[in-house]
Amino acid sequence: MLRTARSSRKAISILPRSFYERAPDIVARALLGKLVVREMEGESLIGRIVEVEAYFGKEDPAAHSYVGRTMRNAVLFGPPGFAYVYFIYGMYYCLNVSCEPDGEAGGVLIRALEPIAGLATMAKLRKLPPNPKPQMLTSGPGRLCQALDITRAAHNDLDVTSPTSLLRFERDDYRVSGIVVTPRIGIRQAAELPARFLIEGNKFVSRGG
DNA sequence: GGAGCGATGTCCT
DNA sequence: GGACATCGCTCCG
Repeated sequence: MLRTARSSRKAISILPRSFYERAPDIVARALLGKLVVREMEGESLIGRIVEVEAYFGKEDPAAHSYVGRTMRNAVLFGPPGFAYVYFIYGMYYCLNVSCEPDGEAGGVLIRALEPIAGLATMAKLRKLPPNPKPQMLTSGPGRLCQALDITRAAHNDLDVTSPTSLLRFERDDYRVSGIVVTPRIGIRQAAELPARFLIEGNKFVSRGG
């Protein structure tokens, strides 16, 4: 086997729970450029976060937590740094992470990733032909859950700060150059609030890059 | 490339 | 019973 010149490995570390123990819009901004790591059997599927939305607690009519604590949204009221996965429109899952201290509701919706590793597996999971345009893999909240095989049954309430978790959020030395703020997408309540954050000029945002 | 729309399950009222 | 933090397909330009 050829010995290749291997550059120094990028420093990767898990985001600590304190990272999430803040207001959702602060966490949302900070999550841009971070990595979502999904451990499959023998393979890591990795994507970089390029688009997110903040959902606030009981004051936000568009948030699932607006109605108060229920069975469905309990994770949002729990401690920070846990995955909140819900099923929408009869077909798709959406991935969020809980924010704010235990007892306070809040979360960030992951809307789009730039695929980094495991693209062939992602294409299979998305039921796309081989070598699709990479934008088709993870640009959109429903798409990225399909590409990473994220479901409510398997991943809701998982601790994304645990080194042994099947779903983790990590950081490397990537730097975000610029951030664009817009209203949130696909909601009717509080639709004017600027709470969607995306990396400026990135080709993998779900729309309006 | 953009608007319109149907497919589909789960939760809350 | 209705709303829903979507997607991918039509049609039309």
